[in-house]
Amino acid sequence: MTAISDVARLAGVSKATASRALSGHGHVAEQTRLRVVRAAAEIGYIASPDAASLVTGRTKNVGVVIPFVNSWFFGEVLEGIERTLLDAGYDLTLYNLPVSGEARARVFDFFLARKRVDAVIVIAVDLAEAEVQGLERREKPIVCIGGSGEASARLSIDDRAVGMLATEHLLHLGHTRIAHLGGIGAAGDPASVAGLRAAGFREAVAAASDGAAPARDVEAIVIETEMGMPGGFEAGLQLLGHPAHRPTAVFAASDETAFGVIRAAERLGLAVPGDLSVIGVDDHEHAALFDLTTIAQTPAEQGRLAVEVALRMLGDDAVADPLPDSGAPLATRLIVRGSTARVTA
Amino acid sequence: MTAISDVARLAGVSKATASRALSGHGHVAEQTRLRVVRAAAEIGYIASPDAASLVTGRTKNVGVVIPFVNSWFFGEVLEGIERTLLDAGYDLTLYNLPVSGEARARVFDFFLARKRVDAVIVIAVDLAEAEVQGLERREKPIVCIGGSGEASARLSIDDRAVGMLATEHLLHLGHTRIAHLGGIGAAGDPASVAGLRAAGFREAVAAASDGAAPARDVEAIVIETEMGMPGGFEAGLQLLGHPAHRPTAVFAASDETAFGVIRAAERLGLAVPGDLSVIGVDDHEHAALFDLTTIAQTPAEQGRLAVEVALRMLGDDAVADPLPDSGAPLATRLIVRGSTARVTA
DNA sequence: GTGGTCGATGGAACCGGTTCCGGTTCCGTC
DNA sequence: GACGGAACCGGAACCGGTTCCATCGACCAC
Repeated sequence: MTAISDVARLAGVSKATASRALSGHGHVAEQTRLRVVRAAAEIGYIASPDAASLVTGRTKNVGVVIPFVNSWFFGEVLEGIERTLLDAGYDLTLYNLPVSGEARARVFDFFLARKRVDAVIVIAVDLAEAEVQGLERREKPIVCIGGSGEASARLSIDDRAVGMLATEHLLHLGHTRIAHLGGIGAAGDPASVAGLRAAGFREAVAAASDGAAPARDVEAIVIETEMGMPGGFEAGLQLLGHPAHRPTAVFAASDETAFGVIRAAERLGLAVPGDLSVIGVDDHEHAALFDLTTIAQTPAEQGRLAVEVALRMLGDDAVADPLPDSGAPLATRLIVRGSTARVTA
Repeated sequence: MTAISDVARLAGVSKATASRALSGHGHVAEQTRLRVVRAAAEIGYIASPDAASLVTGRTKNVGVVIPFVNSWFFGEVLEGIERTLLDAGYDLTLYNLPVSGEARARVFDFFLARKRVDAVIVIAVDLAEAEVQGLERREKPIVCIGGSGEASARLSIDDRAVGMLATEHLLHLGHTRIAHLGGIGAAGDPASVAGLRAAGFREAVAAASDGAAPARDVEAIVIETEMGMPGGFEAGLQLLGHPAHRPTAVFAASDETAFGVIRAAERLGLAVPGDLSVIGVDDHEHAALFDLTTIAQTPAEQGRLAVEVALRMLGDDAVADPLPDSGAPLATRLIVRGSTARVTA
């Protein structure tokens, strides 16, 4: 309703000067700057971002592509991204990406292709080459958290190391019959998160069997299951149902899966950790409640970091100098709680 | 990079005709329309939404204000909104609103005040009068899901009825010592969701005590607790810790709280539903897993509906005709599972 | 005193669409 | 065959900012 020309008129300057005064670009005498600012405040002037982005080509808006929001990990990442963008004065446009199909194509070919976002943050999505190229042709930085594909930048934990760390913890406790409940792709796709964690699991087991000190025979089994509590519960019932060859420890690829396993064990009358040790990954909000040993990662922090990397690529001044060591994998650490214990002979 | 003038030149028409052909407004001969469309496809033309919204005043973008994303209910609502907006060709700009403070003011005064969104969907937020007026002055429709304040439209379940329904279920089963674990505000603020559910609880209890048929003495207690599993767990331990006056049934104001109570009961060696009946609200994704009796509501559906109402207020053609009966409260229903049973004498 | 630099400012072009206004052309009707 | 109206299309204005370029004065160095 009120345009910058109104402000200019009221302040008795030209549009050009008003623009400079309000945006801070170029030289304006302090005195006239004040006049302009006061005039703007007086008539409640608010700049139109559309007009600005039309000419500058910058939208102050970042697209976030995420496969689902309703899971603890993704929710945390999203919150971390949101907070950081808001602080930097950016908008966040959300694209809840269907795994595949026509809707997915629409997101990339239509929504992201337009000039509405300056950069794209992609979470746990395996990007196709065409999808990446479409964005690169328009010179939009892509920052990925997890997932795969040729992005401009990628933040990732070392999932293979996570698998090894969790497994070694169980091995150290003397377990020799261990099951790994991995996500879809644990058995097959070695590039996926699930595959990497499973690989770490197998590697640790192999090292223990061949291995240095007291080489032992370790029975290891990998089961693919839907991540999340129901998946863990179902898998747990199956896995623990037959007393004959029941494992003494389970490494679940996510805490939510681990919760499901714990419930399944309880349902079957098994004590945790007396009869079964369970370790997860994430350090979920409820991990303490389930007294769950886990490999912690910090999704909200990952979101924050992704934003900083993206803004830096855009050359935005708002972000502080210290570059995060962008090549290195993100930190994870073992948190020992009460769900794992030394195996009872 | 490629503008509509390029398309026009290639197709041998004016900018005006090219615009009409591509947007579908106004009359264009089918033959020339095809020429334009083909030309556009040939050079990979994609319209700039900024330029369009600058002149039309419409952004095809809806702002969503939500207090947190990382909870099942809110995640579901958000997914429902996202899907529906995407289908209608709208973008979704997310504002994760801090409950109060300077950041909240920024969202309303800066982010939402600009011309970036056509409408605002607000979830479970109590809007201040000034916040509403700021948006109304700019003629932006506000659609609320839950929460309070003078919005243009509001979708809500009948929380008082929910409280009564849940409580009556427990009363019918013969329980006479019942605790209600409500959210913050259950005791105080009667306009809040927590307050309304608590009011329904009290009302049902009162009706049973005075009431018609076999008037009974019912002991009822209301406890305020943080919603969510940890809150329910803590409250459960406290509530159930003293065998002396332990309730035989708990009405938890959310399923997540109920999960916490169930875990607390199990921790204390109490059987559900043998020693304790538990009922929740939401029909959470995991309710079946916990075999939880609950009052179901459908957050994703509520999100979808909110979008339809908003688009209709914007006069968007994309939405189908049948008006949802917007005054009426949204549907809820009792789902009986195994966590509630007749009280054992 | 002269030339040069820098700060302050205004005029005007421009970003990329949409839409008003007016002019042709075409068709149906009397 | 004349006429009215609708379809079709182009020119130009416009949305609301940003920024290039030119102008002007002040100040400094020589």
